[in-house]
Amino acid sequence: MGKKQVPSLVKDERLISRRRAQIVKAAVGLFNEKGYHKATTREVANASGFSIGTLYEYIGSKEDILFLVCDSVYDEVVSKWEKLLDSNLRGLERLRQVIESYFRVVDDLQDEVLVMYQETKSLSGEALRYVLEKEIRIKNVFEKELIHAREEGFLTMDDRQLSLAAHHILVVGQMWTFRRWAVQKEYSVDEYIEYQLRQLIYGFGVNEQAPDKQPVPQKEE
Amino acid sequence: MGKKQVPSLVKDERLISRRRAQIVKAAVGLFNEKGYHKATTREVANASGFSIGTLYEYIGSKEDILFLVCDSVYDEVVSKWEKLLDSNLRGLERLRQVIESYFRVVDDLQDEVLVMYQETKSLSGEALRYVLEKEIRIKNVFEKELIHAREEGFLTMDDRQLSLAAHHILVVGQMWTFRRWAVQKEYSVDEYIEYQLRQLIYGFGVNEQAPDKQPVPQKEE
DNA sequence: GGGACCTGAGCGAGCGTTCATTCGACTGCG
DNA sequence: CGCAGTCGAATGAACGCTCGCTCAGGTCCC
Repeated sequence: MGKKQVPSLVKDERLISRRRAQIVKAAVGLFNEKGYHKATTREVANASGFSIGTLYEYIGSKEDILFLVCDSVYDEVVSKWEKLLDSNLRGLERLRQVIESYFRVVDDLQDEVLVMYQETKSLSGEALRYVLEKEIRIKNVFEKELIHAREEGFLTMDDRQLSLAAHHILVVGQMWTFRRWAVQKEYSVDEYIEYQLRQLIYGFGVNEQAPDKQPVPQKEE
Repeated sequence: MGKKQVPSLVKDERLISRRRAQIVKAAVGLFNEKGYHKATTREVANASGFSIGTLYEYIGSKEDILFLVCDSVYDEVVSKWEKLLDSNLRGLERLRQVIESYFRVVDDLQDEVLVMYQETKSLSGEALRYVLEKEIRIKNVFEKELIHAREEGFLTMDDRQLSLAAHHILVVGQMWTFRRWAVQKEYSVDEYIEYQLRQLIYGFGVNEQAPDKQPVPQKEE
């Protein structure tokens, strides 16, 4: 409505974002359970403790809810992540910690990450671009760290490989949430993280020649 | 009706599966473009060259279409895959070829794989279980191959790691299609495959000590 | 009484699904 | 060959329902 009179604006803003947080929280649960399309606005309203009418005081459309969710998830991921990162580790240890922390945050915010990951594609045009932009920012963190490690002499990748590696880390994290009913039933977070770190850094741990074929000069174990 | 006279039955079956193939083909395109939920049955009918009425001669419900798609995709993946695999390579080379072939098939059937991967969760109960069952079968192929490579002495993983590795390969392949607007814009299939094979087998290619630093007596962690 | 906040019945567009009807091909009889 | 009869594939208007969204009217507190 056009009734923008100045005085109440500040209070409004605060209330609005508090309410929106409520809505986001409720929506995450519902979207997780039934998916964005099958969850109805009435259900979201109910779950956040409002009537539909009230819900629409704070959002413009159903898609707005999804956008709010996606938007807040990234911020939450990044802020939680940064809290785990203050150390002044260097080199490989640092890289390891950056990746592990990321995995742990994703695990912690599973529901949110999953919704965002699965439903991003339902956003349209500008909102989609905005959310993807945030994803790229996370990829860039890894890229920066990898470049760092390379400069310190731990890695030998070229730029293309490095960019792919950064993307790869990002996605491997998200994958933990994606098929979780299949994956998380079988493996624990710790096991998964341990495996992925090993996998990322050392690969399968291959013996180039099968040891029973010829005795290979083995390095330090 | 009770008018089951034998002659026309066979003809029916054939017609039905031909029509269904038509429907699946059209549906894959549409579901890719707009997603399962936003695509309407009328659109599917149009795209496959039928009226809605006719569409419903060959399917029972909208979900049936999705099920048909998912069902046929797995079969197609496996059959195309097997065609690339007849060689009698051994050891690491064999493992490499199995993985590369899988990636190539997934790339080839992008649209189908993507739909299946994204929309599987919209299937309900029995249909869902049926489709996941097929996915597990693919994972098992990798598991078998890894066990093979281990028996030949190329790998040293324990069973848990091996199971995770099999799952990991499966997912890395699917990832190629999943965020393709982001990934495939930047990297070619060949580049991606080459990177992933390297990554899987050798990891980042780490120098444990930075060469410019003094060699620190490193222990096992 | 008046403003801020909330309510939920109601609207209408859009959807999946149905079914009375059409239509072309085929069969068999004269 | 011509005509009547039968079949079943194809059609699309219509139906019933769901869901996103609105708005006229509450409630409550200052």
